[in-house]
Order: sequence, then structure tokens, then C-alpha cells
Amino acid sequence: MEIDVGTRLRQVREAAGLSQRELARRAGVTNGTISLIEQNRNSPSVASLRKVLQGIPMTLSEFFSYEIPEEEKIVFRASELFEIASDLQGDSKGRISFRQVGDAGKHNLQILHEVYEPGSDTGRTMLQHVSVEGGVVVSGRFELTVGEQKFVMGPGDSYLFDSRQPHRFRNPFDEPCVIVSACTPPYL
Amino acid sequence: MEIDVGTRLRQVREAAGLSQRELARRAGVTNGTISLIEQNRNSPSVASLRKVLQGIPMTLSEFFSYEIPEEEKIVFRASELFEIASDLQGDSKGRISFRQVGDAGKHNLQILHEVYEPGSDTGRTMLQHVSVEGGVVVSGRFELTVGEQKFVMGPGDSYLFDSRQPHRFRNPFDEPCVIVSACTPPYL
DNA sequence: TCCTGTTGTCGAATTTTTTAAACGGTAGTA
DNA sequence: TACTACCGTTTAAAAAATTCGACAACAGGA
Repeated sequence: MEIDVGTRLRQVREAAGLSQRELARRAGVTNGTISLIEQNRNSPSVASLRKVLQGIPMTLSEFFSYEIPEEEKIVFRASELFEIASDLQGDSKGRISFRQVGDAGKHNLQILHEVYEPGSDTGRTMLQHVSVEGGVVVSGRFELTVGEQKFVMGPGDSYLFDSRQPHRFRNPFDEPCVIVSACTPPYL
Repeated sequence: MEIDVGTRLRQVREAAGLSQRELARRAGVTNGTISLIEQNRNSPSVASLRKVLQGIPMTLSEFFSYEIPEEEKIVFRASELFEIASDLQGDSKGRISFRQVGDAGKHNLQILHEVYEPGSDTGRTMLQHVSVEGGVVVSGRFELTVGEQKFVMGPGDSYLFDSRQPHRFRNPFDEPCVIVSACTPPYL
């Protein structure tokens, strides 16, 4: 369940030791606005909430990161891994398989069993998303491009980088490549 | 720097493979609203943005998590994986090897190449930490205990759970077991 | 070609948020 | 007791977001 925005704002404002008026002054809104938001009498626009949080200061992402734990399925058999959309192969000849462990969104951790067939390629338009990702090569070889850099990876080799850097996976070799990767937060 | 809300929404909507109307239907808003937001002609209220994201689905926190990139070492050769302290084997006979990819702390994502020799065990005092962890069995078998539940895992099987639940890894079989696992935030 | 369904955009009316200014309450000081 | 300074709340007008309905563009099928 999610706590309401008003209560959350009151929490963070008070944690910052600010009065409604003081925060309003720093944020460039009126104190009335903050009062109404905290009472959940209106739902702030993103624009104004952003301004308000700049007065704390706090990012929108931090503001909204409050969740509760829960029980879930734990073990997923080899056959139960969920094949996620891989229509991103673009101009690639070989197939790419992305099989996901469990519900990545719920846990904020995405673990994939990836198979790159010979000739496969995530495409010339580089991937980019807001995550951190890494992996270990289980078998085969592949070519990893991150930003301007190219790497050829083999069994036991591994990588870890900020996914905001443009990246691309390609298997120009003649044997399939198997990787176990992790990504947080998940990339759909 | 931050990308604008409209562009971001368009990104995630298209990544989800939804049209404006389809997303609108799922979210319970009108397509016009989504059109205007994506053009940055208005700044959605938190209430409506939340509704829209539920149609994706995506949390507000995820939606707003985009920040600035950085340069780092990316690739770690098989020989470069760092063996982290494994004095937790307790009463275990076989050795456990935890080899970490890169600097887990920096990226908030810990990826391990783990080898459980026959007879190895993380110990009777169950592990517990504030993380989410998951992994895929590359070869061999092992026994996973989470809370009250016990699982025997084989090649291709995987797991994903909240590490606050007490857990234990054990290899009572007569062949080594290799796992690639991920944990966020890292568990030292 | 026409028909049908879909796409994203746009204008006018409606609804909601934001502002600006006032209100009552509390605490400290003289 | 006043006075001052601050607190959070409230109200009516102004501003902005949302809806509703229509529009043009495009694609596929008959």
C-alpha cells in the first residue's frame, strides 16, 4: 500500500525542520498550496510538487520510494522462467532469449537468463535506461559495447555498468552465448 | 539533468507497447490528457500521473528515477573477480567461494559468481539482511531454505526473495554447484 | 474507391489546482 | 494587556489541468 502524498510531504517537510511558510518561500509557491497538499485537499501537479521538493531538497524519486514488504513465490523452475518481449532485436539475424526470474517489478531486481544465438544483436540504436546492470558469461562469447568502448567477453568474464550509458549486446560468433544478468531497477 | 515528464512518459508508454488511447483506457483517463502531457502542454497532477502509470504499470519512483551517468570500469575478466570474505561457512565441511563482479557498493548492485563445494553450508544460523536477492543455477544442485520452506534446485532453476527472510544455502550433494546471483543493495 | 478502425492532436467547456489575502491560535515579551 | 511574530488553515478569484467531442492522417480489407 502507498501512503498518501499529503502525509508523505508533511513527513519530509517536518523531517527537514521547515515550516509550511519557510518551505513555500524556498520552493517558490505559496504556503496555502503546501497546506492544501498536506491535507490531501488537492493533488499537486508534478510541476509544483517538483518545486516544493526542491525546497527540501529531495528528488521526486526519493519522495515516492516508500513501499512495504510482502510474501511471494521464491523458487522458479527452469521451465517457469518468463520469456520477456524481445522484439528489440532490430536488424539482428539470430534470436535473443530473455527469460526472467520471478516478478522483477515487485522486488526491484531483475534477473535474466539470456541466450544470444549466433548473429543476434540488440540493435544499432543503443539501449539506454535508468538502471545498473551486470552479468556473468556462463558459456560462449559475445561482444559488449558500452559508450565508445567495445569488449569481447568469454566464459567467466563479467560486466557491471550504469545502464544510462548507451549499450549493445551482439554475438558475431558461431556459437550461442549464455549469460546470467541482473538489473536494478528492472528494464521492461 | 532531468528529462521532461512528457518525453519520459512517451518513452515508457512506447516501451510498454501501448497507444495513447489504450493506456488511457487502462489508466482511467482520457487520451487527450496523455497527449497533452506527452507534449508537455500541461503538468499532470500526481493523482492523474499515478493513474496513468498504473496502466503501464510502473511506480512513480521508477518513473522519476533518471539521473546523470558516470564513467567506471565496465568489464571484469574471469581472473579479476574479487573473492569476498567467506568466513560464514560455520560448521560446513566444503568450501564456498563468493566472487564479486566489480564494486558492488558504488552501483548498489552486487553480482556474485558462487561455487558451493559438496558438503558446504552457509550455516545453521540463518542469513538475514535488508536486500532483495536472486540467482540462477548454472550447474550442479543445492538446497535453498527460506523461512520455513526448503527447495532443491538444479541447473536452470532460479530464486528471488526478500533477504529479510532468514535463508540458508547448502550443498548436500556430491558435485559442486555453481550459481550466479544478484543482490541489491549489496550484502557485504 | 469506399469503408472501417486506429492513430495523435486540438478547441471549448468543465473541473481542479494555485494564488493572494485573510483568519484564528499560540508563544514570547514588554 | 497588548504587541509582535510565527504557525497552519481557509476562502474566492485566477490559473492550469482534464474531459469531451471533433478533426485529419494513415493503414488494411472488401
